[in-house]
Amino acid sequence: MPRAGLTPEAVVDTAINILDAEGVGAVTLAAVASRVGVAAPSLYKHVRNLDALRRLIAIRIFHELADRLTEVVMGRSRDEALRELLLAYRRYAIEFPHRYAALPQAPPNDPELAAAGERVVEVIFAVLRGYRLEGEQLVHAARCVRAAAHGFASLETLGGFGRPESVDASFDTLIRILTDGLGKGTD
Amino acid sequence: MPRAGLTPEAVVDTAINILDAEGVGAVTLAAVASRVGVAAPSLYKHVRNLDALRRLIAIRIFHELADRLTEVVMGRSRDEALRELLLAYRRYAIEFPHRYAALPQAPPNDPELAAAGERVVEVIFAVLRGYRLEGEQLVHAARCVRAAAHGFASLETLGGFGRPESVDASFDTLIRILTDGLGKGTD
DNA sequence: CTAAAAAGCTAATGTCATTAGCTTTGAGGG
DNA sequence: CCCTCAAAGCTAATGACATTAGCTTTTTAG
Repeated sequence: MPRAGLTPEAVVDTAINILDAEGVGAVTLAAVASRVGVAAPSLYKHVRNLDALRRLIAIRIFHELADRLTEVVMGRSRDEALRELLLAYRRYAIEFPHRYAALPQAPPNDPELAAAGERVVEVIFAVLRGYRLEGEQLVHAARCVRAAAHGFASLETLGGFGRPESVDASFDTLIRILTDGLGKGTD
Repeated sequence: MPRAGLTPEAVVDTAINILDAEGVGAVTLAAVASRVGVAAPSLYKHVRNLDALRRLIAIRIFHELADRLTEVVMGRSRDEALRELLLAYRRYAIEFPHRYAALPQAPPNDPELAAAGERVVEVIFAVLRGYRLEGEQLVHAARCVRAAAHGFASLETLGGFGRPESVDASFDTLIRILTDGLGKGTD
C-alpha cells in the first residue's frame, strides 16, 4: 500500500464530508479527488466508478441510521418505542439532510445495499411486533410507519413546510395518529 | 415565430415525454434538442437553461397533480373525500413515476413553482376543513396527510416495498389510520 | 418590399466521468 | 540489503453535456 493512505473507506469518508457540506450534487469524483489530493483517475483504484461510490455512501448512511434507530428502541416498547423511533428518524434527517437526501433514489439491485436498508425496516418491524401485529398486518403497519416517517423527513428537509406553525408539533400529531392507529386491531 | 413550431411549452412537452420514457436522468438539453430536431444551443431561445426547464416541468406536473386531486375531491367530504384524495395521489405517482420523482428535490425559491405546489396543499386543506379542523391543528393535520401520501408514493415508486404482501392493502391501512386519526379532535 | 426581431446554427469552452497505458513506491522474499 | 512486482498514482485522451458568443436565415410587421 504505497503513497497516500487511500482506501475505499477513506474515499467514502471524504465523499460524505463533501455531501454534508455541499449537497448531493457536489459529490463528484473530481471533487473527492481534489479534496483528497490525488488526480481523479486515481480514485478508480479504490472505487469502481461514481455509481459504486454512491452505493457505498448509501450503505454507510443506512447503517448509521439503523444504528441510531436500534439504539433508541432498545429497552422500550409499544407507544414509547414507536415514538422514540420516529423522533430518532426525524432527528437524523434534520441533522444530516444531505445524507438523508442521498439515500434511496433507486431500487437497489444490490444485496449489500438492500441489506443495509433492510436493517432500518427491521427496527420498525421489531417495534411493531410489540403491538401484537404479525404476518400481513405487520407488513402493512410497517409500510405505513415507514411512509409517514420518510415522507415527513423528506418534506421537512427539502423545505416543504413553509408555514410558521411548529413542525415539532406537527410531528407530534403524526406520532399520535400512528400510535392511535396501530393500537387498535385491523378491521 | 419562424421555422419550427418551438415554444417553451413544446420544449416542456418533449422533455416530459423523455422523462416518462427514460427517467429523470435522461432529461438533458441535448436529448430534448435531438428529439425536437434542433441543435442544443437553439433551445436557449425558448428556455433559460436546464434548471429553468426543470422548473417548468415541475410546475406543469404540480398543476397536473393538483387538477386530479381537485377533481376527485369535488362533491365529497370527510372520510370519503380524504380517501379519494389519497387514492388519486397514489394513482398519479404510479401512473407517472418519473414525473413524480421529478417533483420536489429542492426548496422552491420561485413564486410560480411555489404556487403550483401550493395548489396540492390547498386541496388537502380543503378536505381537512371538513373535519372541523382549523388554524394550527389544520396545518398539523395537512402536514401529516401530505407526509403520509408523499412517503408512500415515494417509497412505492422507487421500489421500496419489496415484500409480496399487497401494497393496495397497505395503502388501505394508511387511509384507515389517517381517517381514524383525524376524526378525533386534538389532545 | 424591407428591416428588425426571432429562431437557428456552428464553433468554442469548461466540467465531469471514464479508459488506456506508463511510472513510482514500498513490502516481502531472498 | 536488494530486487521484484503489484498496488497506487499520474498524464493524456475521449465523449457527454451545458452554456456562451457571434453569425445566418426566416418571418412578420409595417
